[in-house]
Amino acid sequence: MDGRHARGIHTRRVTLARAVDLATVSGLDGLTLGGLAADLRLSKSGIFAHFGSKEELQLATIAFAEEIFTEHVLRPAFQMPRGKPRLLALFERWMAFSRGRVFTGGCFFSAVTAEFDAREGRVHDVVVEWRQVWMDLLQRLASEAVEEGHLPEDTDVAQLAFELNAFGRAANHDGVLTNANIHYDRALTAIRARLGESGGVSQQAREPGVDDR
Amino acid sequence: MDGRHARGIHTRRVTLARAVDLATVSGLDGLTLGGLAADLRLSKSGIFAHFGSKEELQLATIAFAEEIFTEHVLRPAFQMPRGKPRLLALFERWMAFSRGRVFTGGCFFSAVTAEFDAREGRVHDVVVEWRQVWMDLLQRLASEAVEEGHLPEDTDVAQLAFELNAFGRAANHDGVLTNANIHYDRALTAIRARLGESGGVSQQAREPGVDDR
DNA sequence: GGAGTATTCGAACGATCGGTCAAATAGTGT
DNA sequence: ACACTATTTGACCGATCGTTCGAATACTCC
Repeated sequence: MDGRHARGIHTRRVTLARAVDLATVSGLDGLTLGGLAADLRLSKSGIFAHFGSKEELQLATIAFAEEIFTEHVLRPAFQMPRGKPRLLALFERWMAFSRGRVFTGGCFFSAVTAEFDAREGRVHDVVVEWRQVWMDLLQRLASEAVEEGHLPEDTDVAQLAFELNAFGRAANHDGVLTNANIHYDRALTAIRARLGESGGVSQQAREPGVDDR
Repeated sequence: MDGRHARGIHTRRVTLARAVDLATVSGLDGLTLGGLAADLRLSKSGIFAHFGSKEELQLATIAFAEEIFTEHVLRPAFQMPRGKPRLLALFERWMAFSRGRVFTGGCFFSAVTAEFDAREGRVHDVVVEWRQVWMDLLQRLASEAVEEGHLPEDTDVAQLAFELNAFGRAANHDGVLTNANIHYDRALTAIRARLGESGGVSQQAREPGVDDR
């Protein structure tokens, strides 16, 4: 009744899934209608018809990546108790997400924010918006950890969010660049230390993926 | 006598200078012979003749960026005394380099390592090499700081280098993405804290550039 | 100043880019 | 089964990509 057939919806999802993965390797700008079409054994115009322009394809790809990120990282983390456990779980899930190569090129947003940081246009604007939502989330979880008494009262949550995010992104980039997993361990070590955890390596969330090095 | 004329050398340098700057905005892959030529009011084939292929242009651009980075960041930092002062100065210079927009899109290497982390080929390999040299340098300066007694004997210098580098790269990306300077301050705050500096904001190295926010 | 070479240019190549459009096909609702 | 529409296709557009090449220009050295 809404003018959409099941076939079209499926094709769109398959296309976006491939687009997200390709974008983590070649960049969101490196996406090409022709390449995507050849990869999926569809016609270029068939794919084009779903989005109407390359920019719309890029924006739809970002939205699709958000869904997957939410499913793999945010939703599981929010099943942990409010406060430090939830904050820590968020980063453990994030690192597992990148390490497990859910996307070939690691974390989609780490790649795309770096790609579009200095550009202009709608894609850049959406990326800036997403970053703000992400940083607000980190800051909120940090604040909740303070409220729960898991972190000192005088914690600068904005500063803390910056530092934790820095560790996560560095691990993602270095992990993909060198194809080694030690960077993820370094990030989690730094994150736990910054959150005042003294213990050793805890039970880590893991995605199946490349071997450790 | 070596078969090179002054005119050609100058053109090559001017071309590479523009290429480095463009690459920090549109990426090293976003560089185009035609765009570069139009920008410099030269012919496309004239520019091409200097490099022989786009890949060689990309590699030459990386080498040129190294020179500039060395001049603006490494050389000044090495004028500071061995140990913590030199290590700290390296990051202060790096942040001033990005903040001052010596290149329109901030730090060249932060952008390029993110762009090529998941790709293959000679450019990727050179980027990986560069990253290793950079991380080795950070680790060496940290080790010297330990030797000088400026850092605890049991410091994990590899872990320290990872964390400091993470702060710097995050500041660069966030600074360019949001066009705000607070991220550079956050990075320097984090770096000084991690190095055990308790004091307030010291005399910072600054490049002329965008206003603070 | 003239020989010789380094540099630059302009025209052109095939390939691919994002995008358009009319026609063919597949799916839905009655 | 039929009408209607969503989907997909293939041929094609102008622009631009990296690259080639022969000719014109600018420089250096004797």
